[in-house]
Amino acid sequence: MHTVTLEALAFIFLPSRVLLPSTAGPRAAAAAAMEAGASSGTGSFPAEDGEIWVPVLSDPLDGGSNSPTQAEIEVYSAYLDYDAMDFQAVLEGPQDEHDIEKLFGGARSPTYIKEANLTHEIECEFYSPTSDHGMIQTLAPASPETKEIRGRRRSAPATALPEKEEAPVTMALGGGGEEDKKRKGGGKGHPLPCHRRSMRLALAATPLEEGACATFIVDLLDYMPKSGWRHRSRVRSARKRGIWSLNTEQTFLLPNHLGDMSSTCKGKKCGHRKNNDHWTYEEMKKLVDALYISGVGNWTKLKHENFSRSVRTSMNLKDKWRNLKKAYTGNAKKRILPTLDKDCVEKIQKLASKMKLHL
DNA sequence: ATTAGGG
DNA sequence: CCCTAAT
Repeated sequence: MHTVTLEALAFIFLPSRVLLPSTAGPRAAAAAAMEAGASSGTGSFPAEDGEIWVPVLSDPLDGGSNSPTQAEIEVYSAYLDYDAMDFQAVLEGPQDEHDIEKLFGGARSPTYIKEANLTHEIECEFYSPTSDHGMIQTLAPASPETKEIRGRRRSAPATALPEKEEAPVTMALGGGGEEDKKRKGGGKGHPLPCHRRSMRLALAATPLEEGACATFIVDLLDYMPKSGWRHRSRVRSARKRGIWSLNTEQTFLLPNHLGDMSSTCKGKKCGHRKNNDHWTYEEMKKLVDALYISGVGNWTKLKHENFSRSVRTSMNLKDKWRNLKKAYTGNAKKRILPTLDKDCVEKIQKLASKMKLHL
C-alpha cells in the first residue's frame, strides 16, 4: 500500500526499544488485537496489506491503570513495497544504515533509498479496550538534524502556533490546553470515552546520525486554521526555521486528546476539513472493485465490510464514487483524471452506465 | 440512522 | 467535505 506523496519528507525511524516493551512484539499485539475482535482479518498477519500492529504503552497518567492498548498502524510509502516481515523488522528496528539498506534495498536501490527522503506516513488508529487511553510513549531525542518533519493529525482545535523556537514538544502538542481542560472537566483526570481515534503521524529519524534515535513527531499542521495551501506553506516554513525541532532527550507522550478529534471537533463549529488526504490509487481501486461486486449504494455496509479500518467514512466513499463516476463519464475532456488502470476505469464506466439504465 | 444530491 | 431533505 503506497501512496504518492508530493511533499518531500524526512526519513524517520521507529525506536523499537520504546514501542516494543518487554512482553509484546508485533505478533503478540496482532494476536491480541485479533482476539479482541478489533480486526476483521482472517488470522493472518498483518490483517491487511500494509498494516501492522504495534503495542502501545498504557497511559501512565491513567490512575495507574495498566490496561493494554493497541495501535493499528497502516504504513504508506511512496517508494517501498513491504511485506509483513519487513514491517516487523522495521518495528524491531534496525538502527543503522546498513540494516536499513538491507531492509529496503531489495526492491529499490539503496542509493535511491538514501536520496529519496523517504516518508513513512502512518495512519494510526488507537484502540483502548478498557481505559480509553491510547498513548504512544517514545523518546524524543535530540535531533536538530531532523529536517522535514511531518505527520498529520486528523484534525485539531484551531490553535495558534506556538511562537517559541525550541518549544518542548509536549508543550506544542498541548496547544489546546483550554479545550483539554474543558473536556476533562470534573473527570478526575479521566478523559471522555473514546474507543477509537485516529491520527496521522510521521516517523522522523536520522538513523545515520550517531546517537540519533527515532523520534515520534506529530505534525502541527492542523493546529493552524486551515484554509488552503498558504497556511500550510507557513507551517512548513516555520518548521524549516526549526520551530518544531526536537531538542531534548525528554520522553514525551502523545497527549490523549491528540488524534481524538471526535470529541473536539465534531460539530460543525469547527469548519475545518477533516480529511485532506488524497485518495490513493489502491483506495480507489478497492472502492471500485467493491462497488463492482456489491453494487453501488449501501455505503454504510460498504464501509464496514471493505473500509473498516480506513479513515474514509461511508459518506466519503459515496462522494468519491460520485466523483469517479463524473470523472470517467461523458465527454473525455481535459480533466484531471486519477490515474487508474484500464480495468478499473472500465468498471467505473460499466457501473455508471448500469446506473443510468435504472433511472 | 442512512442515503441522495446539491453546494 | 458539508449540509439538508427525504426515507
